[in-house]
Amino acid sequence: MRDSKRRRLESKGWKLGSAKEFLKLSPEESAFIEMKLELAQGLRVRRERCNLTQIQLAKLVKSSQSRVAKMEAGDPSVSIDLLIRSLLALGASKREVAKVMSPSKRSSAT
Amino acid sequence: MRDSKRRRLESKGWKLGSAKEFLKLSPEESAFIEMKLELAQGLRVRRERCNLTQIQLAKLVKSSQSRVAKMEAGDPSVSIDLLIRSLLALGASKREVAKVMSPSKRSSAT
DNA sequence: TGACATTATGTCCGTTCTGACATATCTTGT
DNA sequence: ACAAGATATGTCAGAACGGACATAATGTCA
Repeated sequence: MRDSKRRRLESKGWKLGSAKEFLKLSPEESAFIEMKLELAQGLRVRRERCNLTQIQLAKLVKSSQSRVAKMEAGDPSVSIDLLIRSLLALGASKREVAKVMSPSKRSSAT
Repeated sequence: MRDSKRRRLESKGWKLGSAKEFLKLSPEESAFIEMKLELAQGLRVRRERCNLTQIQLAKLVKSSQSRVAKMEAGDPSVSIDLLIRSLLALGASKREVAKVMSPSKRSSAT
């Protein structure tokens, strides 16, 4: 269900892989958006792995639950800066952040 | 106003990886700043490698020469978003951007 | 079902970022 | 030294972003 929900979200406000043929995005634009969505997803994974609620994470990064929700949804109103800051606040290293941004096809558990 | 003075200090005697000692930054904060500075430096390297002037790059990314200068200087007024966009506009791939953000220890040679 | 926790969505308003411009400071070639 | 090109610095209006709040979905459990 997570997936079906995400599809809805993606098709709604933003575009990613599947939708990128419809809207003519330049390679840079789609790369940028893909990075953002991967960071968003990585943030959610990491938060859940830490057993934190969005509210707890919001407190941790001095933000609000609604913004955390938007971060994880890859909302256009959130910047990569904020996503990176949040990942770092969750304890990710530079290298881990980099890996999240540009995942190798078969990266797996730690 | 602001910490432009502080940035002045940092960038003057800048050696990668030494911002943290000047001011008391949390690990996340310094990681974030290091990433930014590495992206900044990577942008300059890539631009010069392409034999472009700041003006030409500015046109390419639809910005201005002064902003490009600030990007490459790691000015606090530039976001990581903009740095990443610019690198992508220069033809960098997601993986290359990630690599620039989190370089493996390798002396910069020829 | 109802009560409760968690997450999603929408909006507002202050803050930060950005492009543009002006201007200053190098660089380089003559 | 001068000129011309390139880069740096400062400023500002407008755009984008961020936190906070309200509220609506969604999920969970007894």
